[in-house]
Amino acid sequence: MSSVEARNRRRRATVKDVALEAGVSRGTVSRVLNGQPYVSEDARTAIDAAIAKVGFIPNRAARSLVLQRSQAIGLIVHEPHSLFVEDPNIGSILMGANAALSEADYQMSTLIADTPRDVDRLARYLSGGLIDGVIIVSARVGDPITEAVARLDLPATFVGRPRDIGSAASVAIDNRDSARRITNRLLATGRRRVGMIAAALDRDSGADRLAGFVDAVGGRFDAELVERVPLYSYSDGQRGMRTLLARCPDVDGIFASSDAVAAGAMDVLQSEGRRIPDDVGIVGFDDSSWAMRCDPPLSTVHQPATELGRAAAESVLRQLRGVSDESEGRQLECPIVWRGSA
Amino acid sequence: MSSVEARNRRRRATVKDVALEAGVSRGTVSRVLNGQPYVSEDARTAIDAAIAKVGFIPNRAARSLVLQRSQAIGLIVHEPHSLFVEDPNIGSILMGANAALSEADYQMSTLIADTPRDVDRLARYLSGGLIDGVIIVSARVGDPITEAVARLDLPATFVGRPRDIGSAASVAIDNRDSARRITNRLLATGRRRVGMIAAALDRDSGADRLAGFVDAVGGRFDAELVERVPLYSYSDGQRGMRTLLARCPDVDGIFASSDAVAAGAMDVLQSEGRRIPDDVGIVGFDDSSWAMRCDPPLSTVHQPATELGRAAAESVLRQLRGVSDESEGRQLECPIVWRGSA
DNA sequence: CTGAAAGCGCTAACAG
DNA sequence: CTGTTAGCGCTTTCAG
Repeated sequence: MSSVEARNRRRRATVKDVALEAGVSRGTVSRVLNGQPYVSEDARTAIDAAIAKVGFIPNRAARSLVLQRSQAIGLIVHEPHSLFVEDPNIGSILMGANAALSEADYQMSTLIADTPRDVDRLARYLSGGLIDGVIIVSARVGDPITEAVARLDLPATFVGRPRDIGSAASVAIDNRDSARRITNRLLATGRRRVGMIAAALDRDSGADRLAGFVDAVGGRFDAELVERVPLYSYSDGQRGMRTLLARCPDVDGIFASSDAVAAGAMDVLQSEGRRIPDDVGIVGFDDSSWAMRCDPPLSTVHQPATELGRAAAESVLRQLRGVSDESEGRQLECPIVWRGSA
Repeated sequence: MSSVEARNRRRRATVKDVALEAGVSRGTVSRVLNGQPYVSEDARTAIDAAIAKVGFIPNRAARSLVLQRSQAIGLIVHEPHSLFVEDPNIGSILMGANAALSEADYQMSTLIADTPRDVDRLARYLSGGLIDGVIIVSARVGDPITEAVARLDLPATFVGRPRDIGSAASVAIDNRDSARRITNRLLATGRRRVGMIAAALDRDSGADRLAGFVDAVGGRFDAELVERVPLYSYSDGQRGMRTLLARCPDVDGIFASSDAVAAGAMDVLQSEGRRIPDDVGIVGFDDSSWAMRCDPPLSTVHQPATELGRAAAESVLRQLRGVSDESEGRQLECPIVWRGSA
């Protein structure tokens, strides 16, 4: 039966049906629908009853068409499979953005760009008037999505700040400064041979974290002590640590590009018999669920992921209201969380 | 400048503009837009040129309105904050569904229902004609979203199968059978006192996993050996294990409701000096990233999350095409992955 | 092969 | 306070 019903779904009631039923005009129905003043009590009650009786539900496509807005904001996540599933921050960014949009009565629609085909379809979708603005998470430099959004000149705010977004609004963290601060903190514990496992150098975040590390070690910099790995992942952390340890057995401090990397590194260090933090101090980046699961718990940089999402949402909303958006290039604070690993 | 531009965005070109520019009628423009036959070569080239010249982008709201479909599918995740961020399966379900929908040229729009307010807005949004069908992840019994979808009679497929969805389509795993199988495997290693840390009993998945465990132990069932905890989380795994260990120090096998729970339990067991798998064998459920991070790696039930997403997407698509949906109540296989923890 | 015209469902002036 | 009237941008008969 379900399939038959699905075929010929009964025609939905429209404002016209409601008007007929209530014995008023469509205009009046529209007025009560939009909570406008100047509607008699009688008309209002008649219409409310009619709405309930015919089971009227407004059609948003029609509404968007005439109003030229949809009361929906897209949140675009441009990530290949794996990262989306693994990145602990994305979920928090989503929740933060959703909370802010929800308060403003906007529907958030998360759109995933996984394959090139997705990117194309997405570009078409965005142009459709079904979405009033977008939040873009993890765009890369030269991203086709960025271009599409610019072309459509759709109100947009980036989470993170790729170099090529011009004067577009963004909210981000200062990866370089945060990396510098936590490295300094690690150095302050008296370590002499501090290395780094530097992941994701093809992204701004990865490159900036390395730059911050270099800033901090300053004159003591030794290229031997930096091991580069492709991803912010546990297994790359293991791999990187093994290589680094083989090359520099005297290393006594590690700054890992992310908590997952740190966790991998820590497991390798411990299985090689190094005590943490006694023999080697280690710090990470993200303050994700990995951090608390480490033993000892990881000292790390806290990323305010929920706040990033919320701030990005507020920024798009501001653009929608036509307020000049002060948050262009806004940066959020990243407190250092000092635990037992260094 | 960006804010000024954002205010008076230039009016977008419409079919009318294209028609004028190409010197044809709107009807003809529409025909080439939809790749219909019976358009002269001349008209076609003129129109293509005009489209490029005026920068025409079709308005999907208008299109949806007349076509009564939007070529978009909603994927609804109904979870309070924390779980969305933590549940490793959700990300994979998303990717699987997105892949299938993308192939069929549908846009997937992920909608989060976090607060009651979200649920309301969502119900309105769904009714709007902006979405042709929905995939619903992690609905609970008595879920208002379920009711809204039923009322709208929107093509829908559930991932998981709450008791109250009637004859609606769903794709799920057999939690009970899988739990039974892995418990049996654990029992087959010769354990005499096998307990369970049973999480999330308010959900079908949690209750079914416990039922499967009970099936497997059969006559040897001892209520003392079952510890109930609220969430599928690492910390509840720790808490549950501590309590269980205090009550039954002779326990020599553990079935944990999820990998995260197992990880927590394992850490407690080891810090209490129990060797795994020598003293205690432990198995989990999910085959998530937790499993490989355990030491020794966790034996567990593999959840085919990506396939669940894909199958759900295909099911909605089938309903949209009006094909009777054979997948109503479909179940996917969960292979057991045996590693070193038992 | 193509133009004209009607209409999807809704809102927003504009007269009453 | 309310009805009438025009569209929003697109597709789709129906005549040519």
